[in-house]
Amino acid sequence: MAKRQARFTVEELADDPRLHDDSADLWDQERPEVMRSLLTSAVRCFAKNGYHGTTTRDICVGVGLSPAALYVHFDSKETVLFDIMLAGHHRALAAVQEPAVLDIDRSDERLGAIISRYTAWHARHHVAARVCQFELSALTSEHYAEILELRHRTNEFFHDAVTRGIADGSFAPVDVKRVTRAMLSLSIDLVRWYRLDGTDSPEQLGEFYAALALKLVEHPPVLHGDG
Amino acid sequence: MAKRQARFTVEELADDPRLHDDSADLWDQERPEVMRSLLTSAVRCFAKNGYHGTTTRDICVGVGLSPAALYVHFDSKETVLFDIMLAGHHRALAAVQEPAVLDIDRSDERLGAIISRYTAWHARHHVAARVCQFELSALTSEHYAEILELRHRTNEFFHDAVTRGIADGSFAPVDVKRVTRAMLSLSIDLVRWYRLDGTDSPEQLGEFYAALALKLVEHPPVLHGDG
DNA sequence: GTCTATAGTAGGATAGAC
DNA sequence: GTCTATCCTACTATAGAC
Repeated sequence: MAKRQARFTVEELADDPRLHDDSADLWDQERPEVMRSLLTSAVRCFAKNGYHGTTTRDICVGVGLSPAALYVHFDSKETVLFDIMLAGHHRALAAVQEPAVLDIDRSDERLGAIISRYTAWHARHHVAARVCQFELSALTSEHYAEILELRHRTNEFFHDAVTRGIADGSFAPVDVKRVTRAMLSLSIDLVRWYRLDGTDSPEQLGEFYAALALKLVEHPPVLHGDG
Repeated sequence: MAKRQARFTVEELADDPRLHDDSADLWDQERPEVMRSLLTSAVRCFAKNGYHGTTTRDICVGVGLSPAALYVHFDSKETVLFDIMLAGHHRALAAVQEPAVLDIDRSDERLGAIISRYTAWHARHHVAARVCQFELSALTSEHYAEILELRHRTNEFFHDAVTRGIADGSFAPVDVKRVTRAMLSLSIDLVRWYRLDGTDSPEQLGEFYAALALKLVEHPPVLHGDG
């Protein structure tokens, strides 16, 4: 009865459309290909069964290597997770701090761009993003602190975009902290259900959520006309 | 290096304010007290380290029992998780299908009540809810199917409430599926960050999110006045 | 840089005393 | 119904051949 119940074959993992995303493009191209495919395999395994529910064997078997192969390229299983976390969080941050976003003057367009990019990133990389969002507690405390720092920097973009819109009168005087959290929740929670083979492309969902987010900060309708 | 890094003492777990919630009130009062305290301990452990990151020893030590004590009350570790999942999902469903909600005629008040109750439930039981939301894949496929059924029934209340408001003209003709998912995301994602010792009580957060949700289905403002 | 083999340990579950 | 002791498997990580 001590047998793990949710064992799986390589094919099952690779065929599951819920585990299809673009995480393979996350890794530094200068790294050896084996290393990158191990990371991609690890992402799928961690997303499906969690860090503790995944064995180093699972990761290796996923790319057709022996159980020992992982330790040629990584110091430990935790290092693999940390590598994934670093890449994912750096890319998510990069998505919202591009010049194309920072150069936008209008507060509503700026917030909309941040939301749509952050959302689209999570959708396009939803498998890796699931690992990044849900496996933080498996990191060593040093690695955890490093990732938290990246998360704070990302969250600040949301917070600042809302604050700025309120200051210039574009947005209603909402509770910035609570509203920001709500917007982040929309963009993040999609990793639980999004599929690339669904009806919305990452960009379409991004646009949709940007529109929703703007409704949250819109000035309330004026009941007796404003014209 | 094979040593688990995130080991913890009983005191650390009990003292962590991020792990304080009202999950102890979830269990059927007719069950023996030991059983209930094992479930409460398991909730804390699963929430902190995940199902696979938790040992049966952790759960027992959390209530001062020997490693073997768990098997007097439960068939297996997975059964413990399933018990938690059943209780949590039943209670969350009960929160939205109370007569006090079903009797509401006005579509906006009805949707608001559903959102605020569902949100407040997740906030008040955020530790148990985290387990219910994030550990589904650790269930056997039979148990998983049973929980999925409860989740569908819950989601239908949201879907119906939005559909109904559109039909009677209370709401704008939004994309029901996408908007419903967004609302569920708001209520569910809070389990990642909510703390009972924060600034919002579960009910306050519920009211706030109900108001946000209604903004998502509001008729767009009429630019040239409607009076 | 990959393999096979294995060391060493942790963890699910059970046996049997009290 | 709780304990101590333990079975046995599975896991991380390493050793050493090719």
